[in-house]
Parts: sequence; C-alpha cells; structure tokens
Amino acid sequence: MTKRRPQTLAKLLDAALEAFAENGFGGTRIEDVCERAGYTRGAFYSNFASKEELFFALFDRHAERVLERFERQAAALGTGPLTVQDIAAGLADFDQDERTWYLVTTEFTLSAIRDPGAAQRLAEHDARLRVEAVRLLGELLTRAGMRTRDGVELESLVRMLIAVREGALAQSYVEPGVLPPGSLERLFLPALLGAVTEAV
Amino acid sequence: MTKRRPQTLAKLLDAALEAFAENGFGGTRIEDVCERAGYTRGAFYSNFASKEELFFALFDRHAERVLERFERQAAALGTGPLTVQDIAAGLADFDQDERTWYLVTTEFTLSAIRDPGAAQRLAEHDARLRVEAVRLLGELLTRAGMRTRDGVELESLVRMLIAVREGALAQSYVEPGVLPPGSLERLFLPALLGAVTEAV
DNA sequence: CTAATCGGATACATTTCTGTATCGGATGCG
DNA sequence: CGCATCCGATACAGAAATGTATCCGATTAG
Repeated sequence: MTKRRPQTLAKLLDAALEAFAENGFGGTRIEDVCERAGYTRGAFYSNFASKEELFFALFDRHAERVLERFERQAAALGTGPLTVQDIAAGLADFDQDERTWYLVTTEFTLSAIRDPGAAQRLAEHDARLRVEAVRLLGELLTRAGMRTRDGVELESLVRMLIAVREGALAQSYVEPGVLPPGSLERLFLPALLGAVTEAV
Repeated sequence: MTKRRPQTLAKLLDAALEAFAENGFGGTRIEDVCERAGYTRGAFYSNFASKEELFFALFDRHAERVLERFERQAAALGTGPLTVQDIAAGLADFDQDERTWYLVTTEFTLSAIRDPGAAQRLAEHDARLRVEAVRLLGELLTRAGMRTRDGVELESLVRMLIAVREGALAQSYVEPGVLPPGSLERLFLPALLGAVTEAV
C-alpha cells in the first residue's frame, strides 16, 4: 500500500460526511462524494465496493472519534470536587460540528432499526461508549459526593441522558432560533440528577 | 373529482408509509409505492408531481392523525383524580404501529433540519401538538394536585418529555430485546416529574 | 342512456446512476 | 535509474428510475 492511499481514503470519508449530512445517504450520489473529495469515481471504486460500504466505514471512523473525544473531555474535567450542577452543565455542552454528526448518525440509526447488520454494529459501538460514560458518570458523582438511589442503575441513567441528548438535539436543530442546543439539558438535568441521586 | 380519487390517494399514502418505513425515503422508488398500492405509475403522476410531494402529503396526513389520536387518548383519561405515577405511566405507553411512524417521522425530521420548507411544516405541526400537550399536562397535574415549580414552564416540560420519548424510542428500536419501549420512561419520569413539580 | 370528463394504464423517450474494463501516471523498491 | 506495482482517471456498457404523451375504460352529469 502506498502513502497516498490512506490520504485519499480519508478525503473520501470527509467528503462523504459532508455530502451525507447535506443531502442524506439516499440523496447522495457516489459521484457527489468523489467531486467533493477532488477525485473521480475510479478512486471510489478502488477503495469501496458500494455506497453502503462507504457508509459503514464512515460510521466506524466516526465511532472511533467519538470515543476519543469523549475520553479527552473526560480527562479535561480534572480531578477536583464538583456539584451536580457542574455535571449537568457538561451535558449541555455541544461541539460545533455536532450538527453534521447528528445528521449522519441519526440516519445510521434509522438504517440500524431496519437492518440487523447495521443494528449490531451500532449497538456494539453504543455499548462501548456507554461503558466509558458509566465509568465517567460514576466518578463524577463520587466527586460530587453523591451516588444513585436504590433501584437506579448507572447504566440506565446513562441511557436516559443519551435519550435526552438526542431528543433535545432533534428539536434544537429543527428550530435553532427557538431552542438552542443544551437548553433543555440546562433546565431539567439538575432536577433529574438531583432526584435520582442522594448524598453518600 | 370522482369518488375513487380519494381512495386511490389514500392507498398511495398507505403504501408510501409502508415503503418509506421499510426502505427509507431515498431507498424507495416511486414504482415501489405504486406496486404496494396496486397501481401503476400513471396513478401516481396523476396524484403527485414528485416523490417529495408525496412525502409532504404523507406527513400532513400523519400529523392530522397524531393530533386526533392524542385527543382521543386525552379524552380516555377520564376526569378523576390521579398521581404523578399515573401520568408517567401514560407517557410510557406506546402504540403498536409507533415504530412505523417513528421511522418515517424521524426521516422527515432529518429533511426538516436540512430544508427550511420542511422545517416550517414540521415546526408548525409540532407547535400545534405541544399546545394540546401543554393543555393536557396542565390538566393532569391539576388533577394530581400538583403544579410546576417556579421557573419551569409547562411548555419546556412538554419539550423535555417529547425529547425523552424520541430519544428513548431510538434506543429501543435499535435494541428491541434489550430496552423495551417505555422502560426509560417508567424508570425516570416519576422522579423527573416529581422533581419539577410541587403540591398545590 | 348518452355525452363529456376524469383517472389510471401503457408505451416510450430520456436521464441518471452504477459498475467494469482498461489505460497511464505515480510511487516504491532494488 | 529502471522496473514492477499500485492507484486513480477515463471511457464505455448497461441498468434503473424518472417523466411524459397518449389511450381507453370508468364515472358522472344531464
């Protein structure tokens, strides 16, 4: 394998991310991706067998990055004491390119609901992510001097927080002026976290 | 306009709902819809100008039905006293064909995030629905002898509940065996509602 | 019942997209 | 430097989907 190969691959994936976010998977032609990346279809078929394969590859790369980013953010939280408010604030914080990723991952989620193959891939990634999230949330709660109340699994709470995040983002992106990303989290997560935890 | 016209139109919309749910908007050919409905493309082009127009028409019909269903469910709740638990239980309850609708409306949401025209259509429908939901939730809380705490708008709470619903459904449909629809609602909505309300 | 209109079927033209086969420049290796 | 391999470009073939023009049976009105 030559040196430029991984570069073109990366450029194709970047272009695919853009194109899928802008026009959706179904609304994107293979040639659209190639144009954005500055190649012809020859480059594409030399790297992928089909648009589906590209989509899966894009998801895998994205999943990697999400995990890395998550771990970086977790590390950036330091080790000092904090409050439930701080935790909620962290959950209300969004990247600039979150929207692009939201569009693509949501479409991947849809394909996962329809197709068991995609579902397994997505479930495995989500599971890895939740493991990290559970670890982190547990640590944060400890540092806040709290623990979850009886009957509330940390794992479930993480799922709930993810649900809120995704559901709230959908509304925010449909009406960006009305509901800035993070508003619902800021409004309700302190109360929710407070209600399902107790002081150690 | 003849009598059969609205019938074919309805059949086309039914077929489109099925097809879009199964294969997505982009993955569905116009002819797929026609076949399911038992027509040829002639019938389609006699009723719609494009697949997009069909999609919009489908959304409109669906929006109507959602409103009607919501009002029926609200009426079915009777007028007696109830608890916050009862309210949470109602929110954890899902229709059988919710999944089909979820797939299509989520796809419409994505198109709304990308396209201002679709966004406005979606926002208007959601707004109408929230008005009803706010009315209903206000009434239910009153019957439960509760009211929202200071600083918590009923409107925001409704948005939050919708966010939880949508986000939780996504996870449930990706891993139906792991997380049955309604589980997260049953686990966390009592605590959430309890935390943001107080006795009158 | 009959004429007029409507609505869906059929057939066709065209576009669009995909996939493959082949070519030639770039890259790596000795 | 020269050879071998790699990789992306190009050209072409075929398929798939769309859109339109026209026809004919069904429906309605008088």
